[in-house]
Amino acid sequence: MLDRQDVIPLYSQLEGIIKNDILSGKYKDGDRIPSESQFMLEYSITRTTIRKAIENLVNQGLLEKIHGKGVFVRLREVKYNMWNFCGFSDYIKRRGEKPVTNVISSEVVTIKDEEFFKLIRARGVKKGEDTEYLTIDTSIIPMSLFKDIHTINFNNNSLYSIMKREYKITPKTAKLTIKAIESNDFTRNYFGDENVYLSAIGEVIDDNGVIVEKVNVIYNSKIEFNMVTDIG
Amino acid sequence: MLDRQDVIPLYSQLEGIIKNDILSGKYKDGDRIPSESQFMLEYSITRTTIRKAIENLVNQGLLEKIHGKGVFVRLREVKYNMWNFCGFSDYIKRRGEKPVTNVISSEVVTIKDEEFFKLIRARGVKKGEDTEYLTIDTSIIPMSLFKDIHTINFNNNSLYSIMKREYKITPKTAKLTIKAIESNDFTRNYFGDENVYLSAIGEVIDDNGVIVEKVNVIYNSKIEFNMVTDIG
DNA sequence: TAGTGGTCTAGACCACGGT
DNA sequence: CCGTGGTCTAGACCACTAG
Repeated sequence: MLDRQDVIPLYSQLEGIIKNDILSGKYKDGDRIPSESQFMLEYSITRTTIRKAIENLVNQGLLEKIHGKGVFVRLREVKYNMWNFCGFSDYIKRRGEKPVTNVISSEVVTIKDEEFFKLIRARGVKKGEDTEYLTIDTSIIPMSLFKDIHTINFNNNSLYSIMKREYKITPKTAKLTIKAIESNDFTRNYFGDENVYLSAIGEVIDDNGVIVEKVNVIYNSKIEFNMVTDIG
Repeated sequence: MLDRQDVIPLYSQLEGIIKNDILSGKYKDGDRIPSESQFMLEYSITRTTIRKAIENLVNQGLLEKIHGKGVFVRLREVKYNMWNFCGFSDYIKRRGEKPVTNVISSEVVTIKDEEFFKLIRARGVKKGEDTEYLTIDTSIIPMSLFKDIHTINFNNNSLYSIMKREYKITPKTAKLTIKAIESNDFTRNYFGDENVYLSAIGEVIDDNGVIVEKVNVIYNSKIEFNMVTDIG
């Protein structure tokens, strides 16, 4: 249900509900989701709000609109999808798989007289006895905003949950540059023998535009980056 | 000026105007563009329409919104920017540089009993005597939609202009998957010695959802792919 | 013809930034 | 305080799809 008192905008709430219904299997690949008018009746909100939620999910590559027919779930790919920039564990769980997070290193570093917490994690899914690693995440976090964050064990705790729950800081937007990189010791160790990978480098900002994390994610080639762009 | 009789939506028209003003230098990097209310007065359209145009340009990485302050041009990068998926030549010209298109091959191929026009082009900019190549584009185009397209010389003609002008088909949306690839003979020949590149593989559809082109673009590492994504 | 999404209008109230 | 963008409402008319 939607909560009009919540600080989270209605379209974001609806977006979460639809996303959840897709990932939980309520709407399967190829299914038509309810029409805009059905959503209007169900949630008592206007088309504009519904359309904004759907628009965002289309941009994330989860939905596809067909004029005159409806909005359809598009999860054609067997591969993991990179749109899920955060909420890694939830995403994996909803695929019916077991998420694994492995802290590779966790230390306090000083850059230009400022202290940062540097966290490197390998993340993946359990495949029987083995683990298939999907990303290697390097996070650089200002200690000035997150006092004592280095004392937390991130094998069992989500970074963004901690930020929200313990520090009342909500990561909101990621600005990323996508690059192609060659394999190195890390990737060989965690991803196996492929030679090239995608990597996203950038920063994550909160509601106030403050940089809460500098991030570098290396993606296993099993993860796809799909995008839709207008021409013209 | 906006044309309400035109089949092109008002927000698309406005989008084009703003984009043009950025690329032509009327709005420079860091400048604030007119506020929504100023656009309302200037063009006699509602905020919704203006916001849709601006929203699209933000998604393309050309603009940045700051709550309470305004909308700003963001062309910080010295590197070429990949948002410019089409309109390559115009983009280069507006940077004050000379675009170069070099047809590598141009042939009719048959795939599963259907004829396609296969066009491979290297595109770049003139740097003194030399050419710096930025992309290698492979286009596969159904001959059923574009009769006799193989007789056109694409050293001097833009593919999308031809589609629009000669065939009355307007490419509208590109669905792409970004991959990392290793260098090969093509890239070594045109881009030099780097080992890894970004590549976009996918299809381009028109207003009616018909696939008008299958495309594979390899990007020189001088081109950046910047993106902004919401978290949550 | 009925139902869908696509575009657009004309308002409203709010949160944020700078004066 | 005013101007900015952020969210939302309640309509309108249109174009497309399918029975």
